[in-house]
Amino acid sequence: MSKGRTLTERSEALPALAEVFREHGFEGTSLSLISTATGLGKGSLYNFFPGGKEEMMRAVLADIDAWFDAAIFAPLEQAPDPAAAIAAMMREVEAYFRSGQRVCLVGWLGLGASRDPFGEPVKAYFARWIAALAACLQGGGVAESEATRLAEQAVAGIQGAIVLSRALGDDGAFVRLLRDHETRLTGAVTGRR
Amino acid sequence: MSKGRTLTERSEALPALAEVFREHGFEGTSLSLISTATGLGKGSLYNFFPGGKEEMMRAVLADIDAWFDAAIFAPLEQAPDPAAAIAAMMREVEAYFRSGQRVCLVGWLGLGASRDPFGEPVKAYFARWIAALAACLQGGGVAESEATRLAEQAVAGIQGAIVLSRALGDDGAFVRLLRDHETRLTGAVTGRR
DNA sequence: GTCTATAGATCGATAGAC
DNA sequence: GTCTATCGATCTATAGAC
Repeated sequence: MSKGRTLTERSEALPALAEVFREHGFEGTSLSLISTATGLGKGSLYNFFPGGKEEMMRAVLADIDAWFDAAIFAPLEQAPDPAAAIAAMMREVEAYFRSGQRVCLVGWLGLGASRDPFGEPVKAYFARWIAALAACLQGGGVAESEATRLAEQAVAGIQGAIVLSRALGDDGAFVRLLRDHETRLTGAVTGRR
Repeated sequence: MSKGRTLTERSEALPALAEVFREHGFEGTSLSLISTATGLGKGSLYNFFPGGKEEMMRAVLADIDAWFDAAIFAPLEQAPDPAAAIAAMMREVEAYFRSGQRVCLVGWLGLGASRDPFGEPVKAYFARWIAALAACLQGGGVAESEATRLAEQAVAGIQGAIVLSRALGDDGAFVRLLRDHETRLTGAVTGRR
């Protein structure tokens, strides 16, 4: 608004910032790592993020949430064709997590004691994902309680697929597991039961 | 052997050690946290673990692996009654992970760049779990390829259940998801398909 | 607005008294 | 074998030159 250039650059640093956090976690990411990854000196970093590392992570979380909102959540909620929306979600998820070799930063954050400052956005992310997927399933004729249950299984399954495929170093496992969940979900909406 | 007391105390420190690592992760766990949790000074810690933090984590991983071997993997592999063995596994898992509020340290380690020194034990843990569960399913008459696939889904599902229930702060979700996997697995061995 | 320099705290690890 | 004291490195964050 007033200057117009500062905000642009701050948001331009977010992808690199997110990637460092994904590789090293919150505790494992140092400001020197961030400085190298973003190409910004500490002075610039604290100019963009006066709250330091915690504000950087908060900005990254908001950025991730905005991306998922546009690419995953909203399309699910407004899906005219539930089965197609589910297939589209799985395609987006597979690409986003790079077949499981890219970590889910939000899920990771929830694991440690460092989640305390971020507990609310972490919880909101997963609650929203489950609600959006359940809404899509209901749109496909699935009863509410079963829709929520299926959505919970799929969202948890995706997180587990990331953990497992990373641990095994096997991105094939991620793709296989995603396909299984897609089959189970689309099977429910086409009323195959 | 020679002294007989040192080794005992080292292994006695492992549970507290494991718990700190589970709460803070590898990077987030400092030696002062370890000292507080174990009640041992740094001198004693480096006497037990000359390799420092990395050796401590390695010892914890070996301890975890030994526990799972005895309580989960071996019973699965030698199960006379596959369905009962699966039910028993789920009971052990639910108790061990405290209904999902206790993190899986092995899965966590696989996420970050800090996994590099521990990549091999992490991979072995999951490969062994999947193999043991698949062997149990095959003992129940499930074909090899399907058994491996089901085992992969269940092990990934457990990891995902931990991530999700921690993020939501909802241990009910963990128990629900575990039940779903139990039903799917026991359904396969009783030949209900 | 971006850099370098540096403060102050804490890190992992070691040394030496006992 | 366990403690305290302390090393040098690195951490987050700040200050001040430009």
